[in-house]
Amino acid sequence: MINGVPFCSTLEQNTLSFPVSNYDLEQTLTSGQAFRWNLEGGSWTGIVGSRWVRLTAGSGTIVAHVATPVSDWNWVSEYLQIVVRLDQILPTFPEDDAMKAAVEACAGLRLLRQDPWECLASFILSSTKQIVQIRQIIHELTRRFGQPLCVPSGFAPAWSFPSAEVLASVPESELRSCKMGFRAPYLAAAARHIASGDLDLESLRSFPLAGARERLMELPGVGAKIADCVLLFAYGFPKAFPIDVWIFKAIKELYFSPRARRKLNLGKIRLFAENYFGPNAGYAQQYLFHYMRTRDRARSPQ
DNA sequence: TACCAGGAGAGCG
DNA sequence: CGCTCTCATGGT
Repeated sequence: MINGVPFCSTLEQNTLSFPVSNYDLEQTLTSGQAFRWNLEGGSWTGIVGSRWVRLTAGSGTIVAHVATPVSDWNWVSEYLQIVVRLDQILPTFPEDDAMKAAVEACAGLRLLRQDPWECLASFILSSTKQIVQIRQIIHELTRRFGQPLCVPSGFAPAWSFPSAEVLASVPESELRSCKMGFRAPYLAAAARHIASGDLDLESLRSFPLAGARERLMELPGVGAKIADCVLLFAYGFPKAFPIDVWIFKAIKELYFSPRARRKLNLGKIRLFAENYFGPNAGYAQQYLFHYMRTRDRARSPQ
């Protein structure tokens, strides 16, 4: 929306320019929240919902281009969280040196607002995998079980993310052949729970954070970390705080003395994060996470 | 070749 | 509880 006016008109077009301020598209799309964006000829191509879209960052704008003309563009601004005022979020972060360095290094980084099922399924597939491999698994999954999407000529083919209903009906062996290994039964079971209505992902939007977290963690293959990723990247709970090995290590080394580090466990880290990072702890986490990873990558190329 | 990667769950003391 | 082991696969 621009000044409260939705990006919607009767005019159908295949390109729209969104005015943005303080938005770093590249960092946002490569910070490990979403796994389906590709850099093609200076622009980012990917799938939002069931539409192929190409995003091009300009100075003060993000230009969105779709394959077939649309009049409603709110799905783009919602996904990219364009109207979120970073200048109201960053001041809520704690003002320690590491956090300041992260905010400086990751200026313009945003949290996306993704589809809950795609996000849930993707993070079920993410466990003990590197991002490159997660991308490969998801690509294979969409290629085999998703719907082919309309893509402009000259661009790589694309598919929608397969629904829970579709994946619930796929034999587990077929999932395994997408290279997901021991994650296959988790994904299959989660798909069945969603498809059967046992868990209604939409209803979680009105849940309090703890309640939504509990429901997600009832799914097989979904522990605290994956639940928190979904709560942050799909539902936008501002205090959801995924703690993976990177964040665990970062918090341990940045905020605890060598002596205190010895008897740290996940519960203590979570308690610290809950109290320390403020009302937008999830946002702060994403800055720290991306900062630590890009910094370490710069020091020792993987 | 051997090791390890953005976890979760089962089994143990 | 809190710790350790296992799970499947591909990349280095």
